[in-house]
Amino acid sequence: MSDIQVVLAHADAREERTVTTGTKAWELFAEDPSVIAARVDGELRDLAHELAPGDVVEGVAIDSDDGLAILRHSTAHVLAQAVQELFPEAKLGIGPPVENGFYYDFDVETPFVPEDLEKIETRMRKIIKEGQRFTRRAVTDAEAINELADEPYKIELIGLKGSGHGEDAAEGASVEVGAGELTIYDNHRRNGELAWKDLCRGPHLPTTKRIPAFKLMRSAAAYWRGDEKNKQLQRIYGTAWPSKEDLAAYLHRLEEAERRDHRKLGRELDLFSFPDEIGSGLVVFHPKGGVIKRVMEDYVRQRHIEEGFSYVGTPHISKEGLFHTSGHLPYYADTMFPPMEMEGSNYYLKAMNCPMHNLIFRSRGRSYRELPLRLFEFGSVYRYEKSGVVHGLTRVRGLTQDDSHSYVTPEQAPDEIKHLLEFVLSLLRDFGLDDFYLEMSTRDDAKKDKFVGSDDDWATATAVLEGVARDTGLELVPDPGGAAFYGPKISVQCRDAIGRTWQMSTIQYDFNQPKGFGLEYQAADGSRQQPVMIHSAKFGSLERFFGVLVEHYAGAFPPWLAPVQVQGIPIAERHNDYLYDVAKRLQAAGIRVEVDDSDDRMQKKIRNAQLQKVPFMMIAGDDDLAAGAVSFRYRDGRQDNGVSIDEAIARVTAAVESREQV
RNA sequence: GCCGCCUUAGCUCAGUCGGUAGAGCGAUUCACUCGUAAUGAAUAGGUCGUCGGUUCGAUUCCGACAGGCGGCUCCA
Repeated sequence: MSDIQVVLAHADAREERTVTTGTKAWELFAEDPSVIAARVDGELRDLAHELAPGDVVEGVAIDSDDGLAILRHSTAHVLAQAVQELFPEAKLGIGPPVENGFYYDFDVETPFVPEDLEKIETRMRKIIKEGQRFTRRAVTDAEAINELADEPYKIELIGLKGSGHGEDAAEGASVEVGAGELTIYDNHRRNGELAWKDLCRGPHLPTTKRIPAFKLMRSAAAYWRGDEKNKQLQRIYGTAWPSKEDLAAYLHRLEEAERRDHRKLGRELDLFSFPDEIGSGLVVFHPKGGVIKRVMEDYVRQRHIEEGFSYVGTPHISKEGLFHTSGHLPYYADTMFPPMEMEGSNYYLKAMNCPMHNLIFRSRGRSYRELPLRLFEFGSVYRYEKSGVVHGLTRVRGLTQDDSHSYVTPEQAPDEIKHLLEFVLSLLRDFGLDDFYLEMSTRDDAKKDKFVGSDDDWATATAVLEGVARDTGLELVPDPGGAAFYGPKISVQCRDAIGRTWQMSTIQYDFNQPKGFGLEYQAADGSRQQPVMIHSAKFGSLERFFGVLVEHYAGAFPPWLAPVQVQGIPIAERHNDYLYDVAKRLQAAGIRVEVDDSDDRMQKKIRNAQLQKVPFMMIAGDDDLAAGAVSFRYRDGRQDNGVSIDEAIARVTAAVESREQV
């Protein structure tokens, strides 16, 4: 037996190894149980992969990104195997790893119920315990089609790959067929018996025993290949982790997210509700939520004015002609509420503000000296969101956009966009969000009918936006095909306190509507020119941003936003008047303060204030009265006793003014 | 819009294998006046989401609709 040379690569070092011909990758990592796959010359391989001379080999640890994906993908296979053992008629769709887990799609007669998931999970544990070996086997297309004759969806994927459309097959389908040769993975029991097989690109864990911790989460329907024209398959979602502790930590994170759910907190903190009587997706803000909304609006309006915007106002409905002129109706009629007929005209609830701002621009002749002309308002718009997508405050049918339109000369556009981008980022920071990245949404050149305007205009607009986005130095993620029909956009994505991302601000470059509306200004040389308009929503929708803030702060708002900033708590009834005097002074300083003069014991009052997440509890008893002082208790249980009244007021007002969290 | 699940008091939830319902919190009243997360007692509160069907009888079984939840698709 001859020797071959390979290179064993570590994160920080490379070492030459001499091994015998026929050595498998796992032999290099036999002493490291965390390695579950290998990267050979850059390609992920099974540990059973046979090394060739000159191979550069790197171990893939189960807790690395690649390792986790392999773990989850292998768990998806075990899921599919368990399902087919329990439901032999189930046909396989695809089963890729996804963030934090995996799913597998099945075509079954009856949808899965929770009890089915329990049975499936039990069967999966059995398969894992058996330590079945994943064995890779290359096959030709013809062989695969023959072997998988009973799996119509797999055959469809093979056909798509063969016809060169493998990439469009479906998101996640690449894990099944990938590019190049087809492979089937056989699952062998310890006695060599074939337990199951599936078309799969791999790589996989060496054996099912290497799945340390998993859990099936839920089942739901999903369209085959992600197209609503196709049949719905039953999808089972699961999660898998390198250790029981990791799984527990993940489940804990989910609980944390649930605890922060703005729909739950909105009810508990009496912020808002969605009365059935009004209709799905239509929110009413209660007094406490109203305070937060008003403070947000006041602040945002003030900042816009400081940045050179003019506050305007427009109606909620309009005759249909306006939305024809803007170009919206042909593209978005089915996402607008149906029209109401009146005096021979069709009136639509407005779904966007720009057409009305355009009319303000056009209301008289404009000079280049007026540009950039920036119009801004809190515009109420209504969109007919499909019944299945309405979701709390993040997806509603009636919303308020903090919407602005800047009318500029083409030369001014880059600076204006830069100005807007800096402005929105500073606004978001003021609200406590400081972890962002940008998304660049461009036209899908293959679907030009979804977009209006010339290739040149699109190219110019895209280049301008992209240049400004790059200059920010923020991470820039491409989003091909995500543009509005009238122009490309930059969106600001925010990560909240527990790492979830939300699309917030959008900035769009629009050369189409100025054309449609015949907007023009008179240039210095006396000629008439067409402006470019830049659309920008800073929070996207106030409602959604409200929901994001509730979740970001878990309801514990910083004092400047808190509905009740100071809760006065008397130790006994005889201290009420004293606290009312202090409250009066706080009120005079613009502070939102309440005194709890109920019959509850003070311990109960503290509990109530705590549950309401009030930032400052201001307590007063005999000792405080004697000293002309009050005592603070904060949300984290911290106490600060015997603070003089002047000092206390100064402390609260300072915290509010600085918009800091306490 | 599609698939599945859900809807009982203001909230969170029991319960009825078909004979019109309970708890805790909350609310109201009374007593208590208390130093850092729940004082005690009493009272009120529900055509069991809506409409239809089956039945002697429906909150319970069936259907439609509305609303919600989880996904899919969509998101100017």
